Amino acid sequence: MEREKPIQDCRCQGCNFKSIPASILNNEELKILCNNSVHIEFQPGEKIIKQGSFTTNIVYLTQGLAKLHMTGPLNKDEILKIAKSSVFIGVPSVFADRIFHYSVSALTKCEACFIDFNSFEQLVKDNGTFAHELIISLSEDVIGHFHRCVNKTQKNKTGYIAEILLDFADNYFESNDFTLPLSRAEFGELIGSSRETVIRILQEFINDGLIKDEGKKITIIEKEKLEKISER
Amino acid sequence: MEREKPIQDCRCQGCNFKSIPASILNNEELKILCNNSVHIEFQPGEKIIKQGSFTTNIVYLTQGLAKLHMTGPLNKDEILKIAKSSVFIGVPSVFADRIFHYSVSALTKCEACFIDFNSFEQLVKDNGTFAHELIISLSEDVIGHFHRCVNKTQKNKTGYIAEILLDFADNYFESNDFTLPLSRAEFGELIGSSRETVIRILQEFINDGLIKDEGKKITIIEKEKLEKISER
DNA sequence: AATAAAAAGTGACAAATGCCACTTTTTATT
DNA sequence: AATAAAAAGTGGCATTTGTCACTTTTTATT
Repeated sequence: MEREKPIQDCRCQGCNFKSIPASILNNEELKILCNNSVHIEFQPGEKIIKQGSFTTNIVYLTQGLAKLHMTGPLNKDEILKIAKSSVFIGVPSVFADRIFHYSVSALTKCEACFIDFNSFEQLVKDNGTFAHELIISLSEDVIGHFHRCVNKTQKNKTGYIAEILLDFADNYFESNDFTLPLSRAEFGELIGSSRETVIRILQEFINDGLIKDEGKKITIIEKEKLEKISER
Repeated sequence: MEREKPIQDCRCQGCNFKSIPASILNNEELKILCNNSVHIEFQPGEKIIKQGSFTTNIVYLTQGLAKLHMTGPLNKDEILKIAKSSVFIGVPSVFADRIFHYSVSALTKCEACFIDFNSFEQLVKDNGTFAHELIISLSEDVIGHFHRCVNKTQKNKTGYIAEILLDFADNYFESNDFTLPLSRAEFGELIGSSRETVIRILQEFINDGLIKDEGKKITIIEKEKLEKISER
């Protein structure tokens, strides 16, 4: 499998990227990013960012779903978050010490833009409003992580799995009908438990008629009941 | 118990606060912060920040230890982090949506500086280097939180309690001899388990001669063994 | 110093979950 | 289409941990 396949050197101006913090950049500033970035395509399963690697790039996910995952004390993988385009991935690592503290892997077909960090950093320093937007975006990340962390430890596994299914439906696919982008083992890594536990709980949901599951296609049938379950 | 006791209206220039991101502010900029901030003292147990409250302040902890804690789904409290002066607390909440998403309570005697958010925000926009430093500090927070989250879910309770004891010794008190600033119940909220589990595991450590515990005074005796334990 | 209140500690038991070993099904490769 | 490899599913058992109900100790208050 080839790792890098540049698509086009510059398409920032028409890019989704323009939406969030970068929306406040003027054309000249955008051009700076353009001239210092590369757009790359990834197949499902491919690694976009490798934990432990040194970096000089800010990565922006323009297309697809990816998992942020970290190898913990004694080699168990844990999924920290599912990222959906269009977002920055790995920003904290780059600003903290230029070493990626977690990996990012494509769950679906993905496209990502690798932006030279020096150019990006200069923009932060020169354009306070841009920096301000970046701070807001980082802040929302932190709050999100805190909530996820509390839910993960306080809810029982059944409740947390229900929550994640609803999260996929409402926030990632905007449909009660979607293709689960995770294997059972990965699902386990996301909720912090074993593959077997995930299988058993999903089976329960299927038996109780709360969801349907054909292959990887999930359909949420009894949404209200699932919401009830997700609250404990 | 009185809640607010202003100490002095302006002492930013001699304040620890000057150290981190604010160290790059010039005197005039510091004065802006000065003129728009209040310094307040807190007794152990007092709430510095209340979850759910609306805010127009950035809070900087100048003295003491405090816990960041969040009430989760169905009213169980969870400690997200122990903050040690000198640090900002609650920055992400203010930038995200002006609503505190977690509480902060004093564990020891604390002092905190409440800085008017508008003045602070203006500084961020005007001084790119200041914004840059703030981004770095937020980034380190995120990375730290990820590591904590992974350790918490992957280690067993015994290992995680060992890790926290070592963390107190190495990073908070810089001594193998310290006064635990948490009740057993709070310790449970920190590791995501029950009071009883904490008591039993600490008892084990005492019986095995790894630590000594007189009242609230903890002494780490067998540090190497504790480190071994903390790795699983 | 006496009393009340809070925190710490204990034992028994049940429930949740991890781990192991194995089978079946699905997917990918030749 | 055949074969290999990966993922999903299953059952049993051991372990961890939470919950409950209670006692003892420590701390705070009058």
